[in-house]
Amino acid sequence: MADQKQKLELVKKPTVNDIARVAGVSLATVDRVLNRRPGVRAVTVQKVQKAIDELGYVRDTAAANLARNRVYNFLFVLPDTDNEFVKAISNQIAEQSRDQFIERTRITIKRVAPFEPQDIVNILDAVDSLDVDGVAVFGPETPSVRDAVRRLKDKGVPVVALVSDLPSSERDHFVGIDNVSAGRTAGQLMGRFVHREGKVLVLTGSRLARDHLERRQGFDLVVAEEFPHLEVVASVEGRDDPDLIYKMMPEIFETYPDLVGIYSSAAGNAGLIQFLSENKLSKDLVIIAHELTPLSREALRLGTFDALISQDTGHIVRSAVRLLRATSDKVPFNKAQERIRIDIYLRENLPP
Amino acid sequence: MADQKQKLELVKKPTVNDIARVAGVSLATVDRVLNRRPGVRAVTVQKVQKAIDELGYVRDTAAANLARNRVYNFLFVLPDTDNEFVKAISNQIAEQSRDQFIERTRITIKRVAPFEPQDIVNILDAVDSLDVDGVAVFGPETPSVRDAVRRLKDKGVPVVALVSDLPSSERDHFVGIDNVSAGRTAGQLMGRFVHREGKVLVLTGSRLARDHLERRQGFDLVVAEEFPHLEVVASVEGRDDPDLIYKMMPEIFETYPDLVGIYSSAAGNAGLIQFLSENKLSKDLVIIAHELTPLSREALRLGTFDALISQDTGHIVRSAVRLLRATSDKVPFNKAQERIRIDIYLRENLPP
DNA sequence: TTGAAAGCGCTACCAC
DNA sequence: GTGGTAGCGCTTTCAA
Repeated sequence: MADQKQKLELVKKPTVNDIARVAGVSLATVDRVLNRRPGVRAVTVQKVQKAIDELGYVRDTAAANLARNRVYNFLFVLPDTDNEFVKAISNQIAEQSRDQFIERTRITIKRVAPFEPQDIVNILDAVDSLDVDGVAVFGPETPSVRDAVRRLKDKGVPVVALVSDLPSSERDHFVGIDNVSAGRTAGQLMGRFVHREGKVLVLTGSRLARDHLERRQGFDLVVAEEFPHLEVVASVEGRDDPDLIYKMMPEIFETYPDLVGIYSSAAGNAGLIQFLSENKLSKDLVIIAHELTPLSREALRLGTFDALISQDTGHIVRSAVRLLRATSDKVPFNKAQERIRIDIYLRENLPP
Repeated sequence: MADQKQKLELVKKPTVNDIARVAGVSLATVDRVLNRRPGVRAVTVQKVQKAIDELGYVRDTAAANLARNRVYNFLFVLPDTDNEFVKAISNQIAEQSRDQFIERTRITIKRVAPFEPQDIVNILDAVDSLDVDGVAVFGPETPSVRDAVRRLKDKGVPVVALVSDLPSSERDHFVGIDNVSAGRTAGQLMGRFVHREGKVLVLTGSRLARDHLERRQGFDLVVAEEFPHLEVVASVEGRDDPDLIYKMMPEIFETYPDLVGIYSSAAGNAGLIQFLSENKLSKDLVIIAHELTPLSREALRLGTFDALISQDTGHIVRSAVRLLRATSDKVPFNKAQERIRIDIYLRENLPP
């Protein structure tokens, strides 16, 4: 025990004072070098840098943030829909705002009309880089949005894409799942769960939403490659609208009376669930949907849904905040921790 | 923008100085009240408490830790096996040690002979509450271990159970999955994936390991309830030993030539994989195993395994550290964030 | 039972 | 170019 204690105490990390002492300069100079501020002779920089390296110095961010009284102001831009998934995301933001507040982080949410790129553009363009330290955007990848993100980045504001990627915009990070893989996963489950031969329907959201397109693509690939007993029919666009979906269902079942599976790849599950609850359909009809929400959870529990592909909204929001903070501070982050998993839920592994 | 900025600045959290001013006492007294230290008159405590409540004060832990120069010393007790899962856990600990070091947390690992409760007991009893601020234990739930954990707790040392729960020991938290549900999940997948009638084998680890027992139990329940086409035969104890498992396999297939599924519920997958690679077996044989590791990942990719039930080792270790820290500081934690999910992996949703 | 003051690691302002 | 010093929010002697 004694030696353990000693060992633990020996392991003390060097501070700015240690650097100053070793390099034979003042604290102020050390600080200038650490923060790459101008006004230090190259020779001095060398000396200090040498001390830093020798001592293996790592900055204590907590102390630094305390000293500068740093506060992170982040802005989240979300579609103004009442769908459960978006609601879950905004609930998470609201909830975590409280905790983040203690950690010097202030979060503001702005809502935009769904599928209205111009709204997003207006908000992004109005961001003042002086009072916003980072922006998280959940929106479609249109050319105008892409350009607005670029302009934001040019102003020096870190940007992350939420849920649906904006790869062409040079956003700093994408926080969400790989949607092609998510679609593939749904395809694999569908192929495994459906034992009969027949047709499978894909219910999608919007052609504008990159995530929806990618899911469809992944799903089709796997079913075509691996499950010849299934035929994926032309997909139906539900615009994430429960009422619309509810109204479309009867016609769909008229057109395809031999449907053996439905992949609900977007939002609007409420309409699907309502239709199913009102119509006696084959018990063998396999339904795979997206996102764990109160409604889908209940459908899974009752056996209306057979599986859910999901992404943890709590994780997404925490990850977005951590990434914005890391980008803003120009410090590294833990890649594994920030990877959003493609969750599969069956009735058996639902969280309590 | 101006008003936004103003709003943001108005939202300044109160500090100890504010409390002192409002309560009309000194900083030292505020601190005494905040930390429930003795030597303050009841009236004064009231005054200070009133100010705290009025202002809605929340302590800045970072500043507090800085002032106290607090360092958390945590001990992880792990079985000394070379199985991939345990290796993944210790790799995670090693990796995160570096990051945690910066955050004033020092982690020590102690290894004990696997399935040797006495080893664990010795280590736990040797813990000095003066230089250890928390212990995470990955071990079997025997009476002796339970009692040792109790003694540790009596010494005031926070304890969390890792991976396999120790519910009877009054450990502060359990960090791991619900293993009954994990078994149920495996059962559901097995029932869905196997289309033929036949026998299913459960490969288990040790009778001492609570997690293994629970998985078996959950698996049996679901198969019995929902999948009459399957019969679960007496389970085989592989002691997490790849060689032993490898040697047992031929006899198993002699006894049950009509096996349609194997649920490998414990460690030692290497032996199973080796056997399968050397023997041409029915392509339809469904195999579900536990834990995503390099080996199981490859088996899944090749189609040797059909699904994996897993738990994120990175998350487990981070969670253990956060919980030990929260327990040690007697502060609340985010329950949702600490829930370890039962991950299901198919070939399609493997992380890159 | 209370308070003044120093200091944790770091930053920022003002002098020189 | 460089250094001294005050101060971020909190804790901890030491005195009174």
